[in-house]
This record gives sequence, C-alpha cells and structure tokens, in this order.
Amino acid sequence: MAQIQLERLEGSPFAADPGLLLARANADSIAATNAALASFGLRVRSYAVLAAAASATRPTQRELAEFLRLDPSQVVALVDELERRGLVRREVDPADRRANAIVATADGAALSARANAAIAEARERRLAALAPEELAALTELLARIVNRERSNSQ
Amino acid sequence: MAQIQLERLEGSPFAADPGLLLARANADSIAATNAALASFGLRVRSYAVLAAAASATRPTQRELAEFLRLDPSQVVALVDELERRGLVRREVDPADRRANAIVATADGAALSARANAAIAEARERRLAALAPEELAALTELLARIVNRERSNSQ
DNA sequence: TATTGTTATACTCTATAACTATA
DNA sequence: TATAGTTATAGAGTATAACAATA
Repeated sequence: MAQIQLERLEGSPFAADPGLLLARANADSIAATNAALASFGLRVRSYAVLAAAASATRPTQRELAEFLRLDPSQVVALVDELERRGLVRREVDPADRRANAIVATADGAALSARANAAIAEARERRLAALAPEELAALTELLARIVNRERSNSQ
Repeated sequence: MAQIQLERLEGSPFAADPGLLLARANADSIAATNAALASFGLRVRSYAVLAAAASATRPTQRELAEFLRLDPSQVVALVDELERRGLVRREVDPADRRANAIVATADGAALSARANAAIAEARERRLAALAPEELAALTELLARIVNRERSNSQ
C-alpha cells in the first residue's frame, strides 16, 4: 500500500519547468555516465578534462574552467590527478609563461577514446526512446543555450 | 595576450557530447535560478520541494525523492527547513501511517508562486536566444528522457 | 595593475548504512 | 519481511579569498 505513483507528480504543471527537467535529466546522465566510466577510473569531471585535452584544441586551465563551468582551483586538482596518472601533460605556453596548455598523452588519448565509446553506448541504451533526429535536435538546442556570450553571466 | 578563446573548445567535436552539454546547461541554470531565488531564502532544491508541495499532488517524501533524484534523507532535511519556516506541512497518510504527504501552507503556496514568477522571468532573459517554440521543443524532449520507466535505472 | 595557476578553507550537495515505526 | 521516514557520517562537488609568478 501507498506505493510510489510518480505519474501524479509528472503530470503536474510544475513538472514541466525547464530548469527542473534539466536538473533531473542531468542527475540521470551523471549517474549513468559515472557508472559507464567507473572501470576506467574516471568520473564525469575528470573525463571532461581528459576529453578536452584529447581534442587537440590545447585548452589552458582557465579555458577549461570557463568551458566546463568549474572553478580554476578545481581544474588544478583534476589536472593534477590526470597528470599523475600519465594521461595529460601541462605544456607551458611560450608566448605567456603563466598559462598551461593541457594536452593528452598517447595513453590519455587512448583512454579518452575508450571511455567515450563506453559513454556513447550507455547513452544509446538509456535514450533509446528518442529517435536519432530527436537526440540531434536536443543536442543542438542545448548547444544554443550553452555556447552563448559568457559576458552575460552574472 | 593568451586571452580566453572558448570558440576553439566549443567548435570541437567533443563539445557536442549530450551529457557534457546537459551538465553545462544545468550549471548555468542552477546559478541563474539560485540568484533569482536568493531574495526568497530559497535555493533550487528547496524551491523544487516547495513547488511540488504547492502543486496539489500531495507527494510523499519517497515520491519527492524519486521525482527530484534526491536521497530520502535529503528530503527530510529540506522538508524540515520548509516546515520550520511554516511553508509546508507533513500530513500523515491515514491509509499508511508511515507516509507523510507534503503539502504547502497558504504562505508556502504564495511564496512558491512569487518564486516561480522570478524564475520564469530570469529564464526568459537568459534563454532569449531561443524562440518560444524552440524552448517548448527543448522542454518536451527533456520530459521524454526524464519521465521514463524508473525501473530501468541501475 | 591585471591575469594564470595555486593553496587553503568552508560550504553545499550526494551517497551509504543503520535505526524506528509501521505495513 | 519489506517500506517510509529518520539520523549519522563520509565523500564528492562548489565557491571564496589570498598568494606567487608573469604579463
């Protein structure tokens, strides 16, 4: 008795709040992605840094912080760990010796690729309810609201 | 020199990862929503519980936990605080005296309505780049991936 | 003077286990 | 036996301030 009936809540108008939906979708995504990454010794945040390092864009730590919505001090800790494991390197920018470009080692690039495949497979299973073009539409809309003028931030 | 150039990162293929986009969009949403809620003494999580309580769906704490992707013990703390402030009540279910229905008081319902208006206004400003039908499409897609069989979870 | 990375610290959020009272 | 709520605790994630090196 008194078994859980989420339909009542999900049918309620407040359940359609975009921010709430985003939070719930992200919580599901993080849980599933962390599970998919566990065997690689990665979590969503360390994977994000590793994938960025493997992207050949040579981001600085500051750029990683802005892009991933992390504090610069968090990037220090994440890069420290990946560097200690030999997955990324800090390369001092000759043009600005304060800045470190974060680049993946060969090992790091290989691990990033395997982790990315695992994440993609988990996502396909999890989002099977969406047609490919619906997932593409969702991705494009998210990119639109995320890749905006950062100067608009508070 | 070495000024931040996010375009490189945002143009990279890994930046189109749906999970990463979701995480970034959610981080932005939480920051903006918390700012909009600050003057009400609420944060995203306490607002979510209050709004659910004001929705006339009479959720139990267990239902709130499942719906909001919170641990039941977190719901205890959030309801405690809202109850202490006179915004919600715990009503014991006569049919199952273990279960508490969480319902908003008149004060709680009024605050929820004001907070909701502030959130909506902040969202409109923040997501002005999206046409109304695009926001509707985004909301609908998020609802599709969130309101699914919970039994599929790991 | 301003910025990059760093350290230290505190705070918020999340996850786990054990307990009680009811079923 | 199982479930709703509770307590306690630890771990992960986030935010702030101050500092050294460099611009």
